[in-house]
Amino acid sequence: MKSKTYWLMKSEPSAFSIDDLIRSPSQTTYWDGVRNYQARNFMRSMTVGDQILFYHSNVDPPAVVGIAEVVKTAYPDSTQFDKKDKHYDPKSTPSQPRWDMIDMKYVRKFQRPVTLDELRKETALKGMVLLQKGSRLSVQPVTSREWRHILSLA
DNA sequence: GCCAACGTTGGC
DNA sequence: GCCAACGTTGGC
Repeated sequence: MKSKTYWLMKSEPSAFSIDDLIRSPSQTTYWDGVRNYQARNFMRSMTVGDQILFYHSNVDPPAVVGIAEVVKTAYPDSTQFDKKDKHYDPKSTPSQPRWDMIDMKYVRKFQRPVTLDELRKETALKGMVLLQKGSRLSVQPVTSREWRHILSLA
């Protein structure tokens, strides 16, 4: 049995917010559109039950807003085959898919968002991937220590 | 809207 | 294998 693993996933709320997740059927959604190999590889290493910090990017203020959990491990992202989709990838074929998605289910929304600004002030979080200069990875690992610290802030 | 940082592509 | 050009991300 493996121990719990923690992640952080970014979403622009104008595209998909935590409230959209709450309103989704069974409060569950598939997470498509990841087109970065490192992010994809992290998704592939997710297992059912892994916990995810839901982060709102490209808004004022950027913030961690709640928690979701993995309910289905990586499987091919169908949008890569769809010519009309924004995330269509002509180099991808159903027999050789390049991109995966996972399913996640809503767990809870924080009573208040924990802003990027607040996170930066925490010495204990200095090592967080999110806080590294130029970091724009949309799927990233979070240590259990970082996880606990962020929950205590929330 | 700007632009720095980053990842990917493709010519060579 | 190098690297310039390009497209994207995401804070500000």
